[in-house]
Amino acid sequence: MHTIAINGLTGLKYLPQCFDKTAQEDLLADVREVVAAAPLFQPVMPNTGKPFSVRMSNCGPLGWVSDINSYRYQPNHPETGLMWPAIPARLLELWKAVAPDAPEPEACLINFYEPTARMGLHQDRDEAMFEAPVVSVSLGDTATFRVGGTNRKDPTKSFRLSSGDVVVLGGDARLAYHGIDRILSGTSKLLKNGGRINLTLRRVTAP
DNA sequence: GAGTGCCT
DNA sequence: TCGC
Repeated sequence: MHTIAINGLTGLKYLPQCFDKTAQEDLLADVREVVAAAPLFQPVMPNTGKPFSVRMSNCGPLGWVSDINSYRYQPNHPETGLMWPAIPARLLELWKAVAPDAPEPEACLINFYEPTARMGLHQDRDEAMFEAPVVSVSLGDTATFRVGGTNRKDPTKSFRLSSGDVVVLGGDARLAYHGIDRILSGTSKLLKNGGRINLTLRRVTAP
């Protein structure tokens, strides 16, 4: 586990190849099961209705959604109305390993990136408590990840996240701006049709 | 009031 | 929460 040195942050952790090939395949099977029950949907931006380039789903008691009205967490899928499936056990184990002092995660956002998908620089700040970290797992094609500081104008650095890598935004880095500049298509064979899956675990409410 | 989009 |  490395601390990523940027803007003096000490809580930005990078765990390269936290999941080996077999574990990545197991995780992928978990994700497929979740998405079978809670299909990927195309979120849109509040107010403008502009679509995101990623498609999303969730598992856990709460899921992050965005529609014409707002960004928010809710217990059910926006299209099927069903509750989100449970967070797979191996993701809960990851959380216990990297965030032993934090309460259980309530949300696992699944972002699916086509090769052309992007995610602009943003903060994860729709949660009601920031004491718990945000834990992110990459699967599939390598992505160029950009991370800055707590202020939008802070300098940023970019580095690559490949399949099986884990990033933790905790402590002073919990509200660090971050985003995905681009997907490096064809860099992984994990997903038959290419693309990248990002799993983001979060605690949403105070325990 | 828009917003993790914006432009290559 | 804030470049718009």
